Amino acid sequence: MKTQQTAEGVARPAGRPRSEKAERSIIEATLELLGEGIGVSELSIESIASRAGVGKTTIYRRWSNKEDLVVDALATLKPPIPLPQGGTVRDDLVTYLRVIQEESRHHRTRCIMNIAMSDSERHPRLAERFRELAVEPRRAVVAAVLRRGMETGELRADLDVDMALALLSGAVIWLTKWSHPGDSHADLPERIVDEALRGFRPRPSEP
Amino acid sequence: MKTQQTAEGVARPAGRPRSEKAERSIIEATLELLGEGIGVSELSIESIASRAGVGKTTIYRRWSNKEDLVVDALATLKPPIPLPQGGTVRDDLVTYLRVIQEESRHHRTRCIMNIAMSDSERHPRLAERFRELAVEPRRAVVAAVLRRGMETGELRADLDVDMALALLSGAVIWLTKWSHPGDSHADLPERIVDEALRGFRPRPSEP
DNA sequence: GCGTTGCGAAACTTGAGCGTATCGAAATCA
DNA sequence: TGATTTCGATACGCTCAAGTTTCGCAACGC
Repeated sequence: MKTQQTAEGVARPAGRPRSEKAERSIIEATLELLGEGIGVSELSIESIASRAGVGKTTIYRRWSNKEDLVVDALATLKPPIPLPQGGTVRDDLVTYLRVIQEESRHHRTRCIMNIAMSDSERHPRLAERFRELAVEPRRAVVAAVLRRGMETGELRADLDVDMALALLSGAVIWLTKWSHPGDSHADLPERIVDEALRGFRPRPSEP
Repeated sequence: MKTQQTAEGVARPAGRPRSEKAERSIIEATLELLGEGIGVSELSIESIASRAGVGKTTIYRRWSNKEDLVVDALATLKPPIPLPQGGTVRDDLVTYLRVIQEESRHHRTRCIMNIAMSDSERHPRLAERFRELAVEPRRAVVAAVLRRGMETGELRADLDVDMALALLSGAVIWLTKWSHPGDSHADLPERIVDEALRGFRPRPSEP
């Protein structure tokens, strides 16, 4: 493969350049299909090509296997909406759980759960990638809110941040996954946060 | 198909009776494969037959499709170990979370998460069956413990049981799924329960 | 214009799994 | 013993998707 020299001095292959548009629509189609509940193992190159309006050749030219493609697709997932750090810890937590809850309804981010939960054992690379991109950033934001609360005295100074995170995040996932279809979830974030902040034991002042 | 009359008067088909052993090993093979992380859609009758040491005919003679077979396989999952209702609520909860945590390491019960989480949208029948068999019984046990605590005064009388359940169960799932591989989880149940019971806010007596 | 490379479409081979059929052997009852 | 049914094994035709190749056209630099 001969290369050509651009004005900027960047080496560049001869011939027709690869279409960025095709590349984007391949990624997009992959995320769409995953978002519709298709698992990684059932995801077929043909379906991606057809959905993207692209030849299979165009895909194989860029990615040698399906997993590489999915990794790149996951890499385009956007970081979470930053939290408005204005109010009380309680309000910030509610706001954030609400964002997570809302995201879990959205097609695009629904692939989170599908891939993360079911394919984590067969595709450890994907799971790890996903952790980095989707789980950790959110963890970090909530952890920051909790630590702020510990400093201001709104939360216990000896709070176990890891456990607190697990309680909050786990509850949202659990409820959105397992509650009965008809149930309303409008006030879930408030209820979760309030129970978590308050604790299960009675206070001395409420015998 | 002619039938024969047994001594008990129960109608019974002529010819060689179906082998219960074959039936058991088919179910067993199905659960094994699911427990290894194979999704329902990738689960093939051929692989089940091969694993069970059985002809495909023997499977098709009993189940007309894959989903029916999986439903029957799920039906053999054992109900949860009953909780030793002896100690304090705190201890009972720790014991129970420990059981769940231990189960989630076990091959057999690991298919719980895989099927439940990933196939719930494409196979609603399975998801519902699974809810009945695996989720609800456990929910019920923990709910009973919580309610006992509310009566004895060990827990708040106005505790939101649904949220409490979600916080506890969600945390266990979350942690076993998403914590780093190397982490030790030996004391997770205690930490989860203690944080949940105590709550995140400082008590009046601990400013 | 020419060489090179990418493009989408289609044809192709290969392999997996489906559901059915057939086989000889085994189990059961009359 | 004979009738009946199941057993495991194997073969068959079918569909679907994988991954490769070919084709004619398009886009780029020279």
